Amino acid sequence: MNVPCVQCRLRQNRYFRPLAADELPSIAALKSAHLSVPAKTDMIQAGEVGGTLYTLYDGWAFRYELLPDGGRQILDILLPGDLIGLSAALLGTARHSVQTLTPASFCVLDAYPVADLLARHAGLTQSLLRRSLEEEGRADRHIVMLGRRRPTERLGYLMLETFDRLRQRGLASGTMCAFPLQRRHIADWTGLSMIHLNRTLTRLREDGLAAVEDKTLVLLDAQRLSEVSGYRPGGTIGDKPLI
Amino acid sequence: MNVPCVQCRLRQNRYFRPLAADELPSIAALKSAHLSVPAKTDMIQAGEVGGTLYTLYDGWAFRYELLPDGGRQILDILLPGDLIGLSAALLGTARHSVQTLTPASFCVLDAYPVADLLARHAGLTQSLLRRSLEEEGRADRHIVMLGRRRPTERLGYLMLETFDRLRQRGLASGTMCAFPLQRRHIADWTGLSMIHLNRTLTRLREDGLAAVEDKTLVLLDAQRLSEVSGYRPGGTIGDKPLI
DNA sequence: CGGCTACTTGAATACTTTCAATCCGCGTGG
DNA sequence: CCACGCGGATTGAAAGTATTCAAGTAGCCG
Repeated sequence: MNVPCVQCRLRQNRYFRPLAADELPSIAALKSAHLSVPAKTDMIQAGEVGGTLYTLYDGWAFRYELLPDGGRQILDILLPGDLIGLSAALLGTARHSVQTLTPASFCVLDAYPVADLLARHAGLTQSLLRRSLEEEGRADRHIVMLGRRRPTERLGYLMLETFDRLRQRGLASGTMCAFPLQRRHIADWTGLSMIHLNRTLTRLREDGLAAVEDKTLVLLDAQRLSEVSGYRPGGTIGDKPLI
Repeated sequence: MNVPCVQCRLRQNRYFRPLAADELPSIAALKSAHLSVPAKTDMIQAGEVGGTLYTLYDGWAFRYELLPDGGRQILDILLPGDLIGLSAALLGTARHSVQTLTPASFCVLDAYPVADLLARHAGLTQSLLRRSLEEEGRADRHIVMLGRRRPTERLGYLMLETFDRLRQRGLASGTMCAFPLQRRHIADWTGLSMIHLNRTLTRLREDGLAAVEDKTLVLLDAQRLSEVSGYRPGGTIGDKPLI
């Protein structure tokens, strides 16, 4: 199931940056394949040299790092439209691994001509820079959550942020959304042990704030949850580059 | 004490990216002043709109975020050569605050023409993108430290990373370096209470790994410390853009 | 029906924080 | 010169939070 860039489903979403006239052909030329993989597939291994560039077209994935003792820290949740492996392509080495969470499909891009693409399209490069700064902002808030906030707050934050990111992409509305993360993943994002995460989840549910069941997130009281967790929606619309 | 860009002390360091012939005049045109401030000065307040762009020329500073309950999380330590406020300039709003740690001086850059500068110099923009990706990598490792590692490891990591960043800039060598962070700051980077941080510092010193005294960091056994904390030196040489 | 994976729960242990004091170096003003 | 106040550093004890270890339950799929 190959999807040509011209009829890309994602690009219709106004969340993504509209392309300049001369950019689409350049980008389309980069796409070398469309790849479908099952859940729990490792797309990128930490330490890999060179590496391919992917756009997540459909499904969920996550970036993570493994520890010597077998532990894992999830760095970010990846949703449709996210670019994967840019730092590997530009800096030379992958610093983290990426694994699918659901069956997923990717646009496979030739990493080699990317530097050339950036040199020719200054607007696109700036746009990528903005996106990178925005992601740095997300990472900063993750740091705040892990360094200075209690488990309920961390958890509420993860839920609200993920919901919001889905909504921006037109993948959620109302009060529910898909949430294919298992307990283990949530624990590894929030930096908690699974057992303690469980208690915290139970608390959120009993307090009528939010619940995860059956791979679905239900925001029972988004207002109160955002007060508890200090989540403020951020993110620009219309400037997210989609390659 | 104004420093013209042509005779910038920092630029001589091979850690920074050499400029293309036509870039220096464009950059020099951006610099509108040289500013000296005392320690503990807030340069940027979270939430500020627009905002100026600075290059830290001399001294130390840090990026941080305040919590409703009065807590603080330090996101990053800023060293000479670091660019401050790029995300504010490009995205419109400052997401975090910046405060000096020592008396410091800054190059003040006009933020408004920056977008123009980037449009004209594609190489510079790419370089900034690389730098941003590299910083994202640093943020990722900070996340791992806070989410999944013990206090001694976090602390050792902060010490080694900071030492390394100084060394790359030619500001440290051998086994000692300046370290103007107080206990409060170290606690706010590592996500610990000050009291527990103290015990941890004591432990590191008693174990003969490292010690902070008199605003100086002494690496007593860098080898063993890096084993304990899992620090691996990273960072590219020669591609760090200095604006 | 196993065997597997995900999820839950209990109890003991380990780790961190909070609260309350104390100590120390330094600059000020008597 | 010295008492005083101040901010930073340090310590002890008690309270609270989170993890580990050890079972045990539920659902799914061969």
